Amino acid sequence: MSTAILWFRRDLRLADNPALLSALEESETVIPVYIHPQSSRQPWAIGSASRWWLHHSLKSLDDSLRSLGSKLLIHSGDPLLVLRALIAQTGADRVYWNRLYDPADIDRDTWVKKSLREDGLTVETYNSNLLYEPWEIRRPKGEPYKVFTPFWKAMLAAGLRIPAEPPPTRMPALPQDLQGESLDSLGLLPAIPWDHGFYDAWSVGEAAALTQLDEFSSSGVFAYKTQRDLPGQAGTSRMSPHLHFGEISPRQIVVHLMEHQEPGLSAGSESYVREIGWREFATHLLFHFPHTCDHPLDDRFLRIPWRDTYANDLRQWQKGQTGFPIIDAGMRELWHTGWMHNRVRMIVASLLTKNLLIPWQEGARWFWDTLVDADLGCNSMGWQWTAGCGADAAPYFRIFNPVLQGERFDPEGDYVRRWVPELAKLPARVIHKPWEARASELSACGVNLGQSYPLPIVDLKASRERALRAFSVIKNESMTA
DNA sequence: TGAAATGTTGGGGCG
DNA sequence: ACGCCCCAACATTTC
Repeated sequence: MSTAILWFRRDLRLADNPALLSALEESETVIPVYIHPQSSRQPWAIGSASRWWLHHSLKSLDDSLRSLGSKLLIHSGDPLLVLRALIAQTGADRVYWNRLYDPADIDRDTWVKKSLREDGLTVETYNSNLLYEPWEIRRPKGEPYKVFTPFWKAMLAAGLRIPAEPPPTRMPALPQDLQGESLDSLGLLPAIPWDHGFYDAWSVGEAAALTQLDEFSSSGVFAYKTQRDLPGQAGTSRMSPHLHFGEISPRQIVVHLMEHQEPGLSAGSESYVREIGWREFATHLLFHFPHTCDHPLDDRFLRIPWRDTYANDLRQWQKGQTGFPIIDAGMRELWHTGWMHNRVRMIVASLLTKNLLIPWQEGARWFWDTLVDADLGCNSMGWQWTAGCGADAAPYFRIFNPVLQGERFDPEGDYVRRWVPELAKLPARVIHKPWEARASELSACGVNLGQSYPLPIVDLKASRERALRAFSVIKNESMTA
């Protein structure tokens, strides 16, 4: 009789789960366990919004396992110690998990695998999370990619359609005496209830991920190419947190889209799958350049004279009180739902790093804590892209104007009206620049600038020029990354 | 997956 | 009719 431990981490699903399938194939008894780290002292410990998601995702996984005759054991503590205790208790002779790629995860997993193998156990790990793992896509001479387009071409050449396995139809029962901790005891949910909006915005779990994919692929995806940039429309897939926690795999997504759009993908699907490619690229980058979660990939950017006193401006940005409607709408959407439209992420990031001249790491930290889809690779790449110091980054002089971006991508002001209700009555003509509205117009709309809604915290023209001066220190130097 | 400054062109008003 | 100026509208350059 062989007993396997199946260690769930960020692969919280039953379908297309290779570690789960192997465990079932090779063992009579399978013990699914989730192990929560006891201390949150490590630098990129899971953020508050992600903890909320994790709670509900674990609950959902446990429900699914129970419906198949099993359940999810929950423990907290050092994974190696927990696994060893569980092995001693159950006589398990093998351990399975799906691989992760963040630096701290790699260090931990390497250590756990080595230690368990020295204990005499069989340890097998799998790819559940990516179309291609970071070392599978390489430049001709073996170096990692630093530019998206050739990376993407290499992925296309390797082939995107990779079969996804169906979920098991039954699971062996757990030994009777096996008792874990309760989900609630992990304390993942907030002590103060700031999560009302999260419940309205999201359905968590594997079934919800599949439903969301089904809806998106049968309607939204066809207009994705044009609609995805409009934050006032429901034009995005909203799959990111499901993908991050592994409630669904990129293989499942691609297969699903291809099966429903024979023989070729629609233009919308092409551009959506390309975004899946960006996720793979971000994982590739963080794997090969693990310092880039808090250190610029391009060393020249160490010389940027960031401001050193900015606590107040940072706080206003975080609270959505900058006086720029599209910025404040985005930051409030983030706070209320744990998510922000991608176009708006770029705009708020540009304001923070360029106009406010605040280090991109501050923005990355805030997103890390507040996003339900916070992903170390995607977050680091995104912030470095905006700041200009990353792979395939925006040139340093590319500075978004929040008024023009608002007018271009939220022309009727729908998005601003939804998230900045104190401006809702303003006509579209001025909703992205209330300081230019006539006094009579403002009072007729119930807006009292400086009182009911703040005046802009920076002058766009002057702060743009300051940013250009500050960032010009990287000119005329060779790349040292 | 910018924005602003600068350059060019061409139609229309006007002496 | 002609030259001149003005200035949108568009194109190019620069940051």
